[in-house]
Parts: sequence; structure tokens; C-alpha cells
Amino acid sequence: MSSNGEHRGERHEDQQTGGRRTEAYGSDVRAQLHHRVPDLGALELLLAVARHGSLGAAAREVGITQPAASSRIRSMERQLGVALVDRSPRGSRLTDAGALVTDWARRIVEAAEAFDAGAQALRGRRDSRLRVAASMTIAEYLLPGWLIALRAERPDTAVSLQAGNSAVVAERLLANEADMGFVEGLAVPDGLDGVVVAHDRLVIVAAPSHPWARRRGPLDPAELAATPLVLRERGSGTRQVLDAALAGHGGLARPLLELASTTAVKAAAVSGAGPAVLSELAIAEELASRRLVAIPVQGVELRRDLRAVWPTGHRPTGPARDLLSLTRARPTG
Amino acid sequence: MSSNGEHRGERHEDQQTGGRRTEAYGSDVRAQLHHRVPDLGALELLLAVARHGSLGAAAREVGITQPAASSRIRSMERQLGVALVDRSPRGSRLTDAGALVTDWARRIVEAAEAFDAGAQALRGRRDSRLRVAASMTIAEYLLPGWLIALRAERPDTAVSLQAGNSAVVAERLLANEADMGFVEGLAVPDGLDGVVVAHDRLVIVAAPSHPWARRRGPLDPAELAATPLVLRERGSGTRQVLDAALAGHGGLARPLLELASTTAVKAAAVSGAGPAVLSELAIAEELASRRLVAIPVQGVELRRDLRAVWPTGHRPTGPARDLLSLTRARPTG
DNA sequence: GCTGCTCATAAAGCCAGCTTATGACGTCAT
DNA sequence: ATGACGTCATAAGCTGGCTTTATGAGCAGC
Repeated sequence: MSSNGEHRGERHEDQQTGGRRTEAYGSDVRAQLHHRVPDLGALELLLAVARHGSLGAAAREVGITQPAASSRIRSMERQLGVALVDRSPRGSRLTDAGALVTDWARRIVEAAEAFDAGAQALRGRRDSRLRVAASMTIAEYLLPGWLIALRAERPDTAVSLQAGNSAVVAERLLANEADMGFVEGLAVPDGLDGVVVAHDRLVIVAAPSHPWARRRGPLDPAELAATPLVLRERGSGTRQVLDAALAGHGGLARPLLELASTTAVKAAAVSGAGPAVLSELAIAEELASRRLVAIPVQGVELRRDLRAVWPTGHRPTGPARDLLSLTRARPTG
Repeated sequence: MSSNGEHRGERHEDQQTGGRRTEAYGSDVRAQLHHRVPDLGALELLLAVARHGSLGAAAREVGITQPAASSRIRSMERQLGVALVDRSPRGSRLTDAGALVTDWARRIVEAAEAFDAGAQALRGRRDSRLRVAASMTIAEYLLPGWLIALRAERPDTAVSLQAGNSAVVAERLLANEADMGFVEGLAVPDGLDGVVVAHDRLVIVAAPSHPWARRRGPLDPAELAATPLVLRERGSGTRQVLDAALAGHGGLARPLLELASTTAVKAAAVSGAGPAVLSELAIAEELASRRLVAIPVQGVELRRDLRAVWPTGHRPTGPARDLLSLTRARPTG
């Protein structure tokens, strides 16, 4: 992972996000999300109220007093301009709007849980019982969920995480600085054994305004290969897979843009720079909000395997085995 | 939507989540997420730093002073126990760990954006240019994304949202209290025209510990029909589709549990109460973290159409048309 | 060496949210 | 009926985190 490139990439996104925000809110300070969205503590409190049907009980759960909970919910209602709970002498129930808000809030809290699981692993204390080395895509999209699941089953397993490309993962494993690795790519690095734990598919995406978004039939491999695309830099896992898949179709055209991070590629595609190729894991959100559109392609296999790996002969045991059993046979498509 | 049932459902989840948390952190106050996850303001600042490559520039973007940004990032690093940015006299760049944290942070911020888009519509001011009535599933999972996309293209379109079942949506439209509706279900309500804007598939899910999670082949419709399941109550959209699909296979067995909200069903399934049937939209997160496992079924069509609707003859115009064009032909599967 | 950028530190102020203390209201059992 | 227990609301006072302002130090380029 190149921080330098990451950085360059992010600048691009800047123009994107910054610009959109400004359109909607001018230079108003309240353009910042956290002025319009209750903080995590308030959202957790709201979820607790939903569960318990009582402000007081919810307060107890989150470790504050009842008046604090009352005032907090009230100020949240004021902030959102919507009544969230029906208070009665017998308890508090969500209003219809409150139920909807609570569902949305739950998504934020779940993202925060993933953040927390990841961050805790990243802290990487030496006393960790399970040291994991993982490639970027896996660390970014998959591992937090696995860690949450692992925590649910084995709460006392402290995990540390080291992110890096396949070479780094292999190096760590062979130096016994990691107990288990996860890599994406075409082959298992030398000296390692592994099993496929999930699959990832590369998807061609374009902004909805792009002509390809209005195509009827699927794209032809040759057509794809001949079109300049927004891509990760040569050497990235994504790029390798794409190069290999299109080698038989005339090879990849000279890229429209070469960027150093997934985020940068995504931002360029969203802003209409041109069609891009990205992991399906990276673009779920963008497809859902239709900032990007998936372009079907015919006759090319853009799947790649995601593998758990370990030094040849050292099958995972203990915590590593627990984690592996969580990830294996996962129905990811 | 029955708030009463919602409430009952949430209680169930309580035992679930509460229990897991307690295992990991005892009665420590810091069990609360917001003690371990930086607040939204800090996360937005971090994203800004990533974009600009400078604390000062990031500070300017989020409307605070440079020392405030410096201190905020520093306390975030202290909280997480990880160095996030490399400071230099020429600017600040993310560390490798920082890039990963930033990616996770972005997920939280995106969830917050969806929350904000939804909440703003829910506030439902009378001066809204576009009044939408939508069924729960759509309001909960799809609409926030659409609203974000709409805001990107037409920043000045104020949207108000009313959530309810198909009958409510129809009523609102026919009383001219809504400009556009979204319903899920088998048929278009009387008096309305509509087009399919997306599809939704019902998925059989079970906890990973359930025997079905270890099956080799797909489930047989008759087997599914004969098994007591955790379901939404009779009359819900989900239940209707399921009833219809299995009518030809002996009809649905007496349910194991009948719960009033999606959340409640999900929680029951996660806690191992039994197999459940849920919209694929509702369980993405659970499948990813493997709290639930999808069980394939053979030979039953569990899709349902999600439709945009309007009073017969009144094709959407203006803002409603903008929204419709965002949602149509969406590649949802 | 000056000018411009970067970030860090220190002192002082503000405000959100907390706690404690109290009150009002409703339900239920005696 | 009446007291006990549950609910939530209100008021007063404290506190701690985040902020601003003011300043200094490091590095680059002219």
C-alpha cells in the first residue's frame, strides 16, 4: 500500500465530495454532517430505548441516569424535527417515524462496530492471541465483520492486524510474526498453503450519465479491452486480475487514469471521468444510491479468489482455526 | 407498521446484543461504542485530512481552526492507540494504518449521510417540493440512497417522506397528499399506475450453528414449507410473498415464531431460534459477518417487485420524475 | 535571510451533557 | 381509597472536552 498514492487519490475525491456538499449548503457551518446527525451515544441510547421500551431502562443500560436519557432523546427529537418516542406513564414506545429513524441509526451503529473491531485489532498489542496479516481489500471490507463474529463466539480472543500486500503477508507469516494471513490474487505465495475463503468479482462501473449505462446488451471483452479505463496502478491486485483476464482479448488499452487507491478510482468514476473496474465489495454503496452503474460484460471471468494462508505445513490451530472456520465456506457468491 | 410489535421484537434483540457486549466488557462503562469510536466530527475531519493532505486545510474545510484540528486528530490517535497521520513541515499524510482507519471511518460517515437524508425527508416540511409515500422496506433500505443521489443531481429538491403499508401509500396518493409512492408486494393497488423500479428476493437464513447451514444441496420447497420458521406476522408484505410461493407445495407450516418487525425476526434468527425468511436487503450485514447463513432453495421464486406508483393517469412530472429516473432500471439483480 | 507554508503548545472561555434532587402522573395491589 | 412502584419531566449546578487566540518552531524556495 502506498500512502503517497493514497493521498494523491484522496485529493481527487475532494473535488467530488466537497463540491457536492457546497452545492447543497453553501458555506454554512451546518454543512457538516455531525451537526445534523445525533452522535453515537445518542443513537445507542435510542436503540436501547427501542429495545427496552423505557427511557429509564435504556439509561441504565448505557450507564447514564434517567434524566440524562430523557434530555438526550428530547434534544435528538429537536435536532431532527421529528417525534421519536411516545412517552407514557407506562413506558416509552417508538413512534412510526421513530422506528424508521432507529433502523437508520442501527446502520450507523453497525458501521461503528466494524470500525471498532478493526481499530482494536490495528492497535496490535503484543499480547494478542491471534496475529493476522491481511491484504488491503480483505482488511478493509471483510475482516471487520469476521472479527465481530469471532468476538461473538470467542470474546476473549485478542486479535492484532497487519495490513499489506501479498508479499508483506507472506513475509510476516514466514517470520512467525503472524499466525494467519489473508491474500487476494491469482496464486498462493511461495512457502504458503491456503484455502479459498471467499470470492470477489471485479465489476465494470460507470457514472449513470455515461453512455454505457444506457446500453442494452452486455459489453464485449474486446470492446472493454479497447476502451481507456480508470484503473488502479499496475501491480495492484485488481489490475493484475484484469490484465490476465483480458490478455486473450487484445490486452488492456492504455488507461484513462491510473490511481493508487480504490477510493480514488471510485471517486473518479463517480465524477464521470470514465468507466472504471472495481471490486464488487468496494461499490455496493455506490450502486445502491446509483452514483455508479454496473455494466455487464460477457465472456470474461473477472472473479478472483480470496484465500486464507499459512506457512506450508503449519495448519492453523487455536484462535486461528476459530477464525478460519468462521470464514470458510462463506456464501459470498 | 405496528409500533407495539416493533417494541416486542426489539426486546428480543436486547438479550442478544446486550449479552454479547457484557461478555466482552463486563459492566465497564466503556462497553459503550461511543467511548471507543471517535465521534462523527472527528471522523469527518479525518476524511478531510486524507483528502487535503494537511491538517490546516482540513480544519478550514470543516470550519474549525488548525490547532483544534491538530488536537482532535491527536486525541483520536490516543483513543485508538494507533498513529494515523505522518506530520511533516510540508503537510500530513495518512499512515498505512491511518488509511485503513479512514476507510472504515468512511463507512460510518456514509451511513450517517443516509441517516441524514432520511431524517431530513421525515421532518416533512409542508413546503416540500416532492412528497413521497413509501412502504417500510423501501423507506428503510432503498430510499435514503435514492435521496442522496437526488440531492447530488437536484440539490434544491426538498423531499418529505411518509412511511406506511401499501394501503397507506395508496390513500395518500389518491388524497393528493403525496406526489409519488413506492410499494412492495404482488399487485399494484387499485387506482394506481406503476412501474417496477427494483426487485427484492426473500432469503432463507439460519444461524451458522443450525444444521441447515451445513447442508450440501439446496433446500426442497416441500421441506421448507413443512418446517416451522421464524416469520413476520400474517399480513406483512414478506409473509404474503412467502405464502403465495409455497401455496403449491403444501402451504406454510405453523410458524415457530411470529414477530412484528424485520429486526425482531433477524434477532431471533441470529440468536438461533430457528430458520427465518427475510428480504435480502435486510440481511447483507449479517451475512457478511456470518451471523447468519443463507440457505439456498430450489424451484421456488421468492422474488418480489418493488414499484413506483402514482394515481392512474397522473404520470410523475417535475421532481417526482427526477426521482423516478434515478430509481428505474436499477441493476439490483 | 525572508516569506510562506507546515504543525505544536499554552492559556482561557464556552457549552453540552452529566448528576442530583425533586415533582407529577398513572397503575396496581392491598 | 391509599400507598408503593413504575413511568417521565424539570431545575440547578458542575465539569470536562473542544474550541479560539496567541505564539513558536521547523522546513522549502526564492
